[in-house]
Amino acid sequence: MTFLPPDFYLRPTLTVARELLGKTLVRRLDATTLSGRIVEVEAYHQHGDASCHCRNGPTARNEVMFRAGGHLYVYFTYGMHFCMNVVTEEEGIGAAVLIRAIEPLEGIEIMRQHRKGDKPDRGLADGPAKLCQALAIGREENGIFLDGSVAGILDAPVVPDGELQRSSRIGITLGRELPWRYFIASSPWVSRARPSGERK
DNA sequence: CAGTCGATGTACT
DNA sequence: GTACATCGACTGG
Repeated sequence: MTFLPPDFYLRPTLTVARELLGKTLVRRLDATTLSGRIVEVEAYHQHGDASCHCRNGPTARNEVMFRAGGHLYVYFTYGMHFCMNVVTEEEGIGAAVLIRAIEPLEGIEIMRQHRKGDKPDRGLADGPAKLCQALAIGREENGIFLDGSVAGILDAPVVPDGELQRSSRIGITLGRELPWRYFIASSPWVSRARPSGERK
């Protein structure tokens, strides 16, 4: 198995976000492997992005985002949820791509157990906190490098432009004018078609 | 279907 | 104190 090399992540954040669509996110847990196809992402950047955790410079929480591309930034929010991001660009730049939804591929029954309940497959990982729950990603995984030992991403052909859609990012107030959410238009596995309140 | 709202911990003002 | 890159349960149409 060949995981994406560091060079993949050491590029402009929007490029990495765009190219992460269609790739396979892999999570190794003991003897089992969980995986899914990335169908929805959002970019965040220290500069020019009022909603980025790094907008005011380094802090204890966002330190991982300033590391070199290829690390995993996991943060805790709303008192109960984790979200995972792929760090991008060179060390010293605070930028990352939030993984918002995957299409479950391997280990679906394990994901269902992690999600506690008898959820339909579509509800297993169609949201940033749901996907972390399904893949058992939490505090422990913050700061790991995506070399495949704990988690990693496998290459896959780039999704053609015609299958892509962009929108403003979900659940933020500042920076909602930036069209930094990318998703696969026809995929039934995305969290939603468009941000709520946004019209067709 | 869409919209509203409470849960619940923590980083930061 | 307040806001929060969310979710699930609930309401009304």
